[in-house]
Amino acid sequence: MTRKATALDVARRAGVSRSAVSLVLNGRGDGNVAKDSQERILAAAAELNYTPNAIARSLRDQRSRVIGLVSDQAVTSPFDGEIIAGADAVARSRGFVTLATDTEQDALRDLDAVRTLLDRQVDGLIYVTVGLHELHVPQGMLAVPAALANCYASPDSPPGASALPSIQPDEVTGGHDAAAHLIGLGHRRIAFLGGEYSSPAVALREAGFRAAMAEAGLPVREDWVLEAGWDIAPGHAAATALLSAPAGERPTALLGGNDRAAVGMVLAAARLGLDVPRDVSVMGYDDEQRVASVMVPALSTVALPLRRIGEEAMRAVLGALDGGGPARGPLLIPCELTPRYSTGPAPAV
Amino acid sequence: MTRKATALDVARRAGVSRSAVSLVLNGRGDGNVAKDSQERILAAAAELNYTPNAIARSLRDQRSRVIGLVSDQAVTSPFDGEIIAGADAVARSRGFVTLATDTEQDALRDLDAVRTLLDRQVDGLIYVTVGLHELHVPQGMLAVPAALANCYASPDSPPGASALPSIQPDEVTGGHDAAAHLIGLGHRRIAFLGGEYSSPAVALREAGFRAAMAEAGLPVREDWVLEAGWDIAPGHAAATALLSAPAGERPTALLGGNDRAAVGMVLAAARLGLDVPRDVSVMGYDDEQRVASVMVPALSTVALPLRRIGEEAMRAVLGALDGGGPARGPLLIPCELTPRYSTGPAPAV
DNA sequence: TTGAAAGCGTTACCAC
DNA sequence: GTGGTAACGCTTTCAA
Repeated sequence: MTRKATALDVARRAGVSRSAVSLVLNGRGDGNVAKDSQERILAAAAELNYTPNAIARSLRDQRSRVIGLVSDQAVTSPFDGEIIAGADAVARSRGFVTLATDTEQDALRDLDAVRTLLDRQVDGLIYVTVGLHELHVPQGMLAVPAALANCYASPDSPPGASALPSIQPDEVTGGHDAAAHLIGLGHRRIAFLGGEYSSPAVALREAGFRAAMAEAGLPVREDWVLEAGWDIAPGHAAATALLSAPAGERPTALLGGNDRAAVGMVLAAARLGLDVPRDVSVMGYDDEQRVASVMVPALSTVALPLRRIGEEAMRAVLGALDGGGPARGPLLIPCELTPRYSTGPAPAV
Repeated sequence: MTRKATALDVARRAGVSRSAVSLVLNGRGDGNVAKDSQERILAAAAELNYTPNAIARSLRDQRSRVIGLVSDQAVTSPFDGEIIAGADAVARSRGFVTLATDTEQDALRDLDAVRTLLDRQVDGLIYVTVGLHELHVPQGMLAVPAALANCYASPDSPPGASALPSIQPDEVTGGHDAAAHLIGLGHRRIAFLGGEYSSPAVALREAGFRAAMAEAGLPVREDWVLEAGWDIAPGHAAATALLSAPAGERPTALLGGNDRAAVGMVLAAARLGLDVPRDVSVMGYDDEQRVASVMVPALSTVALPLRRIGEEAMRAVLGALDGGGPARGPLLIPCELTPRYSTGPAPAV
C-alpha cells in the first residue's frame, strides 16, 4: 500500500524531465527525446511499475473516458445485465470505462443518479431499462452525448430528448417471426398469450402476430388473444384454461409473453397430460439466460437482442464523442427466432 | 451542453473569492464567511446550478470516493447482480460510487481489470464471484483496502491475501437447515442431489445434510447422495432415475443443488405422475430471483444471502478506509430457510 | 472576515 | 533534443 509512483518519480530515476516521460509513455518520443533517454525512461517506468493517474489525466484533458450508465434495475435483473455487458464491452475496447448506477426501480432517483454521474464528469450517458419502456428523460441527460437503451423519450421529456438515439428491439418483427414459425409447422389454431399490455412490447408483438396470421390467411380468434402475465404462475393458469378444451377446440400452439410464462404453460400442459410439443407447441419470448435453453423440453423462443442494444447504444454515444454528428432517433435491432424443442408440427386433429 | 459552472464562476457572481465559495458549500461558512456573503454564494451557486467537479476534488483530496468491483460474471448472472446491488447501496449511502468491471469469465482479465481500477484511483476493491469459489487473488488487490465477496483466497495467492476479509454464505448451516426442514416434516428417505462438487459449496451443504441426518438418527443412503448438476435438464434426469422406483423404495424428499435443478425435479415428478408435494417433496437452493418464488408450486428453498454478502463486503472495505483496522479473514452469513409449497408432510408409505 | 497561493499528477506549449 | 511552466478545478493554509 505504498504510494503509487508518479511521472516525477520516473523522471528522477531516469534523470530526465516529466515532459520527456509523458512524451515517451504516450508514444511520441521519437523525434523528441533521445534514444537512450527513451530507454532509461521505459526502464524506470517498468521498475517503478508506473502507470499514469487517470484522475489527473481526466482533469487535465477535460474528459474522463467514463460513460455513465443509469439503469432502473440493472443488477437484480438478468436483462439489464446483458445490455450493460454489451455496452461495457464496446466501451472497454475503446479505452472507456462504464460507471453504472441503479435506481432500483425508484424513478425519482434517476435525477440524482444523473447528477452524480455528471459531477464525476462522465463523457456520455446511457439510460438502460429492463423492459421496453417509455421514459421521462431526466434533464441532465442532455448535457452530454447520450443514448437510450431499450426505452424511448416520453412526450413530456425535456425538449431535445426526442432526438436522442434510442435503441430498441424490433418487437413487431419478433412477434411476426414467432407466429410465422408456428404457421410454418402447420399450426392454424394459435393463441397469443401476451404478458401485460402495460408494456408497449406486447401490443407490438401482437401486431406482428396479427400480420403473420393475415399473411397466411388465417383468422385470429379474439378470445385467444389475452394477457397472461410475465410469470410462471399466471402463464400456468392461462394455459390451463385454454388447454382444458377438447382436442379439436383448443389451440395447438401457444405464444407466450416471455419465457417464464411459457414455462408455466409447459407445466400446465404436462398437468393436463398433454405432451409438448406433440400435442401442443409452446413458444417463449426473450431467450432468457438460464431459463429457455435449459428447460425440458428446451424452449423455442425469440431472442431479445439485449447485448446488441447495449453495444449500439454505446457506439452511438462514442460516435457522437468522436465528433461524428450524433446519431438521432430510434434504431430497431432485429430479434432472432430461436427454435428449440417445445415447438413441433401441428397435431393431425 | 454549455460548459459546467466552476467555483470561480460562482465566486465572481457572488463577488467573493473561491475560498469563500468552497467554505460555504462545504458547510464551514459560519465563523469564516459573513452572513450576507454566504447568502450571495448560495444564491449564485443555485442560479448557476453549480456542483463541484468530483474529479478535481478527487485529485486534490487524494481519494476518489470510488470503490472498484471486479466480478467474474457480474452482469449476465442474477447472482453477482444481487451482491453488487448490496455493495452499491451501502457505498451510495456513504457518498461512494462503485465502478464495476466484468471479466466475463476470463480469469486472466482480472489482472487487467484491477490495474484499470487502480489507475482510476479507486479507494478500495471488492472481488465478486458467482458461485462460492476459491480465488487466486490478483496482486494489485492488496494495494488498497479490499474484500472478497463469495470467494476466498487460494493458497497460491500473494502473501497477505489470506488476511483479506472474505464474506461467504454459511453453506453448512444452509444444508443442515434444508435437511432439518424435511426431517421435521416426517421425511426419513431423503436424497441429496447436489450440484457439482467442483463447487466447494456442494461438499459444505452435504456436510450440513449429514449432520442433520445424524442428529435425527437417520441413516444416509449413499447411493442417494449424488451430483445432479445445476440445470433443469440434469435435475430432471437425476430425479427421473430416483423416482422411477416403486413407492416404498424411492426417496420421499429430494434436496436439489439449486433452484433450477429443483425445477427439473418437479418436472420429472409430474412426468412420472407424482404430485409435488403430496407424493414427493422437493427443495431447491439459492432462492433464485424470478425462479423459485414464481414456480408452480412455489419452491421451498434456502435463500443465499447475496445482498448481505455485498453489503458486508462493502462495509469491511469502507470500515478499513475509515481507519478502523481492516476486518480480517472469513465472515459467514447465514442462509435463510424459505419454505414454500414444494415441500410437505412425508407420505404415509 | 477575506483573499492569495500552493499543490494534487498530468500533458502541451515554448523557450532554450 | 530538452526541460521548465502553465493549466485543469478543487480545498486548505496562511497572511492581510
